[in-house]
Amino acid sequence: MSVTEIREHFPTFEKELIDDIEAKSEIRSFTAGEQLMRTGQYFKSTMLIVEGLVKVYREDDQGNEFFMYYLQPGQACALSMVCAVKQETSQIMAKAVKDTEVISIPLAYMDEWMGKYKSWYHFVLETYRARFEELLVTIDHIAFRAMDERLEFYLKKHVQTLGSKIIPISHQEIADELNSSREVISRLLKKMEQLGKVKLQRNSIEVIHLS
Amino acid sequence: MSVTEIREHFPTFEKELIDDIEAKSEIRSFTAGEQLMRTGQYFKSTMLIVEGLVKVYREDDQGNEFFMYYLQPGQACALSMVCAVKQETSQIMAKAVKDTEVISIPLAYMDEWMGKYKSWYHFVLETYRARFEELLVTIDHIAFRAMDERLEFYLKKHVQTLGSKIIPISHQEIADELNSSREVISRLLKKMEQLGKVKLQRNSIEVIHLS
DNA sequence: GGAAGAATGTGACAAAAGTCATAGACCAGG
DNA sequence: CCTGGTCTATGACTTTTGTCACATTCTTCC
Repeated sequence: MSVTEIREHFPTFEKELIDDIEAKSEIRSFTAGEQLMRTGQYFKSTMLIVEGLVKVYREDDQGNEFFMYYLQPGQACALSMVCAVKQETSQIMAKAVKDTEVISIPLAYMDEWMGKYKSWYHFVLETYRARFEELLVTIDHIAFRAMDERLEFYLKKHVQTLGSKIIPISHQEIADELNSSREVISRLLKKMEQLGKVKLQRNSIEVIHLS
Repeated sequence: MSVTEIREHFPTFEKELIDDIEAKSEIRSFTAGEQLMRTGQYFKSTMLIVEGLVKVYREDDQGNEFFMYYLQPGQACALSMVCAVKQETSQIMAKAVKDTEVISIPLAYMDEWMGKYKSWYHFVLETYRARFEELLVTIDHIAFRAMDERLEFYLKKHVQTLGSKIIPISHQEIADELNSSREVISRLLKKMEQLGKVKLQRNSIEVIHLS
């Protein structure tokens, strides 16, 4: 991990912090599809995303998984931070969508740097704020919106994050992530296709225009 | 606000921090029913609950409100912290259920103390962690559970928090907070009464036994 | 006590979402 | 090129939830 690479994705970090990160953290790589963390796992470190793309899910006791948000380079998992500090287990699951590289920072430094580097302190708080807000938006959608709206929002978010109008995903996967059923998603997608909003292919959805 | 009173509700705080709080913060009182914060409001301070009880809601653009969690003495509003630091507005609403007293800490100190007092730093992180977890539980319920389970959970939480088996609330209010409709809540409650789980009175529900 | 207003009960119906069954389309490996 | 597996399409049906209409009961206040 080069200094330039860290600086590129975390531009607010001060020089000394970047040096510290370079000296004391460890790089970990995950291939697409691999899990970064599992439900019930203990954290001994916090992870900053440098390369790739990570999907974060909430899992319930029956094994249902529910998509919460993406993590991109320059971001960090709030839960890994908070659980790390408190030495508690998580109830979330994170999965690499693309091949992913993370900076793994041991708990001890994460703590120490909070007092030492203002930029680190602000980064951590901003991470909480951003994830917190994302959870609130998620709650808005499942509490206040019907499935058709939620589906559109889901597609919009994916287009935005993937940077491509074509989302490579099956109806079943969407149904799982929205905690619905495949038939419902298929029907809604078909309706959207008739309205010219999407074009459906096998294992992928091309988004034409969303409201 | 006396030193003893602060220490009682925030036992982890070190002596110097309590002195600092006493010297630099301000006490604010709210009567039952009053709003502590509104959607769109800017924060210039963060609030620690000393006395009373506060309900925190999420509001959407159409004015629907959705109950998220309670705040009790010894707790703080994570959003007020995070928004305070970033000088952003909130999308949440907080309402005093009982007459409530809060310690209002100006933004500047909140920041300064993070580096200065380990106990403050841990308190802030723990606040985030706790609220974050509560949001996750909330998401679990609206994503994975049907209305009957959600209603039971809602009642259970209220009994727990109020410390009383009798919840003084109307069916309409519950419906609003769960984003449902009165008839649905009435029907489910009636069913629960037939099962001997609750006893219904006008404007109050006595919880007998929940699974 | 009577009237107005709030809270609750209830039946009928509509809409949304989930389930079931079945069939066709597409793809990869032999 | 055929075969088994995955993905998608679709109609029929059930369940859950939301909506509407209206009745009833309780409370407060004059």
